[in-house]
Amino acid sequence: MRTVFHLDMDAFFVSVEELFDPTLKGKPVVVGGKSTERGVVSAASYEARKYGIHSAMPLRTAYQRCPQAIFVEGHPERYREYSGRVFDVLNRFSPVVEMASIDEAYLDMTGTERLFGPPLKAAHLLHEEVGRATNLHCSIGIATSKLVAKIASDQAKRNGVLWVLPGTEARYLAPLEVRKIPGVGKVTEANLHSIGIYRIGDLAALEDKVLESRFGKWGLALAGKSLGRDAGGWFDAEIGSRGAPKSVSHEHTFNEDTHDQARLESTLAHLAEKVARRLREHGLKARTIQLKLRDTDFNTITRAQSLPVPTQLDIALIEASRRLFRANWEQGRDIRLIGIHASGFDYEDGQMGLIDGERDERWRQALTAADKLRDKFGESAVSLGSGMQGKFRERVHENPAALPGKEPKR
DNA sequence: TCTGGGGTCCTAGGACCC
DNA sequence: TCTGGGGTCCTAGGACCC
Repeated sequence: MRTVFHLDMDAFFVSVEELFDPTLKGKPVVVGGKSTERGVVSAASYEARKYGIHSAMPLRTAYQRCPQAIFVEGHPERYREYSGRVFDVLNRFSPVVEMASIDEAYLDMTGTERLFGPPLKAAHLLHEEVGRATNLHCSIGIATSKLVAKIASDQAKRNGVLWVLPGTEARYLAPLEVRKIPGVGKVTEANLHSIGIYRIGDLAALEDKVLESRFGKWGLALAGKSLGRDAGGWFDAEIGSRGAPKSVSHEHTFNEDTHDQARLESTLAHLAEKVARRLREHGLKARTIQLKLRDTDFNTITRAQSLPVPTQLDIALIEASRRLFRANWEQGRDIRLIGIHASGFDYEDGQMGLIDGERDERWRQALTAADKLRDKFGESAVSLGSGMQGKFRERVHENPAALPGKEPKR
């Protein structure tokens, strides 16, 4: 029987901002950008959530809901640094760790009782150590699968731990709304509602065949999930088995739509350079280059082209994306968003033609050197203050009647 | 509600090959 | 010369996650 922990930082971006500016504490804070800009909320403080503000909401809407909220751009470097600190702590608790995103992680804690004691004790220690290393709060879900651990950490918010005892998974899940299942979003939820399925228990009671005929492969996975099993897609994979990236992309939304060709093409070139740089950092070469265009009406198209030879060079990406752009944009057409996406990766050392290969190799070396120079900028030392407040709450699921409150979900 | 940016996975049709 | 079937690659789009 596996013991899986899912650890999720509480209001991560906002909490990091508060460390650097303690005057933000206790106030409605919105991370994501200026209240007048195009963009959406990345994170909202619990005070801001009281006004109905939540992540993914347009910034302008958030402003309407709470004009006195403090809007901040956010500091991705700081979030990465704190994420790294969390990761370092987790590594001391288990060799099998996976950061699933910047603010959440899975740990396989199977067989760690001798070192850290039973799950709840270990969770307390972990919570304490994360707090010591970051001055931030987190919530922890404990279960026999990644799926249930994730749902449990959500229910444990905030600053809490919830252990779903082995054998009680289906009972624990049954009363929850289907939307709580990771992977069930707006569309799938509406689909399920339309056939009278509202709670995970309703799903579990259904024949696999019914789900499969209606939702295909995904329906079968859903059936498994409703019982608490890591079924389908990403959940099937072992913790810590995530490999190299499968795609690299950059896109930009203009604050006002534009049909200025020079501006569109220079933006695209800039995005292409950023993509090329990331490819070199990862030691990857991309075969397929994809352009993305979104117009005023939010109509979005993607147009791809596969190159004869995989590349990681600025010039090749710029030229390919410009070709795609010119072939798919009519003069005068207003553009809201432009983006470039690279995929179909080959690893470096590839098989290049000799002449081209030598020239490209010199290019590659020059660009890698430039990347290193750029890396030297932007790193700033930091100090932090403030202690931890709030009491760590702890719950064990054994009685399905004692279900916790819910957290706004995006 | 006027809707970011960076990803993953899935579906589906057509080309092409054996 | 009324029409197979599987495999793989390419392309486009969409749902979903944080």
